[in-house]
Amino acid sequence: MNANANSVNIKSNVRESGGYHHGDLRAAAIAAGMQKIDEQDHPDLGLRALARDLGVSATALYRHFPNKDALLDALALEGLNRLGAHQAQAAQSVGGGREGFGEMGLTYVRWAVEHPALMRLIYDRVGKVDLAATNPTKMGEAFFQLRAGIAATMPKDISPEQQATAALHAWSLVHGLAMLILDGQVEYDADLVRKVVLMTDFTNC
Amino acid sequence: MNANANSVNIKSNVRESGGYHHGDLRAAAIAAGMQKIDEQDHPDLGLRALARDLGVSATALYRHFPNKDALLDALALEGLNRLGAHQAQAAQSVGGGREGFGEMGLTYVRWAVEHPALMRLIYDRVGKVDLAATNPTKMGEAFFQLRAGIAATMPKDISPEQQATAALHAWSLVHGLAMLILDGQVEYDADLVRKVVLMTDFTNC
DNA sequence: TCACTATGTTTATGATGTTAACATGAATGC
DNA sequence: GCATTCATGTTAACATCATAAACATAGTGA
Repeated sequence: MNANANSVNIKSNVRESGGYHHGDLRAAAIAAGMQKIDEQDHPDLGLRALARDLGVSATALYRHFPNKDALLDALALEGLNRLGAHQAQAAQSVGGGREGFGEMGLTYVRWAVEHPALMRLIYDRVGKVDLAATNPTKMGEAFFQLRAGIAATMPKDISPEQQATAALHAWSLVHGLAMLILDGQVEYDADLVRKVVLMTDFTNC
Repeated sequence: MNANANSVNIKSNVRESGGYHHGDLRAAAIAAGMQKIDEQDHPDLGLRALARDLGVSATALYRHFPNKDALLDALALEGLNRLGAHQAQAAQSVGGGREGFGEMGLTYVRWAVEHPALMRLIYDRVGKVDLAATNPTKMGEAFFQLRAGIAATMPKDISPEQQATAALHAWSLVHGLAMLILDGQVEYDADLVRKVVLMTDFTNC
C-alpha cells in the first residue's frame, strides 16, 4: 500500500534538513495535530501554533487544507478510525455473551477516558461535515465500522430490528457514560461501568 | 423576592432611553445571551456581538463578568436551572412505574433536542468551572436538582445503592442518546427513545 | 533549457478577547 | 446642598487568531 492523502506515515514532524519543501506537510500536520490534541482535554488547536511546531509558516497549511475545519475533519477522521479499530479489535479478543458485552462497553468508555479531546473532536466534527465536502464517505464508513464493532457482541437470539434497537441502546449508554465522565460529572470506575452496562435487558426490546 | 445577582427579570434587552447607565446590564446580558444561544445549534457566543445587541460597548461587560468564561458560566447555570426545573416538573406530572420512567427519559431527550446549544453549553462549562470561582455551589446545587429529578421515578423496591447505580444508568442512557441525536448520529424519534429507555432492567443492578 | 505546477513565504486584513486610561451617573458623608 | 467616592460606562490600544493576496522557489516534464 503506497501512501495516499490520508496516510500519516512520516519520519519526523519537523522539517528535516534545510530543504525548501517539507516533504509531506499534510501528513506531518495530521500527525502533529493528533499528538497535540491527544495531550489535551479539549480539542483546541491553533493553526499558527501547529505550524510553529512543524517549523513552517502559519499559512503553509492552507496549501493542504482549505481551512481550519478541514484540518480538524481530517484529525477527527483519523481519530474515528483509531477508535473503530480499537473497538473492532476488542470485539474480536473478547468472548460473547453478557460478559463480553460488558467488556465491549468498558473498552469504549476507557478509550474515551484515555483520549478525551480526540473523543470530543470526533463527535464535534462528524455532525458538521458538509456532505458535499472532501470525504464524507470515509467518515460514514468509519462510523459504520464503529457501529459494527458495537453491534458485534449483540445477542443473536433476537430479531434484526431488536438488534438495531439494542445496539442503539448500548451505544447511547456507553457514549453517555463516557461523556459524563469526560465532563467531570462521574468518576471513572471500571467496575461501575461494567455494572451499569450490564443493566440492559435484551428481552425488553 | 427582590432581584439578586442571578435574577434575569428585566424590561428590555437594549438600552431604554438615552441614560448613561444601562439599568441592569448583567441581567440583560444573561437574558440576551440565553436567547442568542438558544437560537443556535452550537454554544458560540461573541462578546462583541452580544454587546452590540445590547447597545453597549464591547468592554462594558467586563464590569459585570471578569471574562468571557464567567459569562458563559452564568449562562450555563441559568440553562441548568431551566433543565432541572423542567425535569422536576415532568417528574411530578408523570406517573411512576416503567411508563413514567420512560416518559422522564423522553423529557430529558426532548429538552436537549429543543435546546441543543444550551444543552451543550451546560456540559461544556460545568466540567471547567474553577471550584474557587464565583458560585460553584449554585452549579452543584443545580446538578443535584437535575439528578434528583432523574432519580424521582426510580423503582422503590431496590436498595439505595442499587438506586444510585440505576440512576447513573438512566442518566448515561438519556444523555448519550441526546448527544448522539444532537451530533447528528441518530434521528430524533419519540417512540424510539421510549423503547430504548425501557430496555433497562432494574433487577440487574 | 524552459515553462508549469506544487508548495512554500511574507505581508496584510478584519475579527476576537482583554487591558488600561478616562468619564460620568448615582450614592454617600459632612 | 455640596464634595467625594464608587459603580458603571466609554474609547483607544494590544496580542492573537483565521484567512486572503501576492510573491518566490523547488521539482517536473516537454
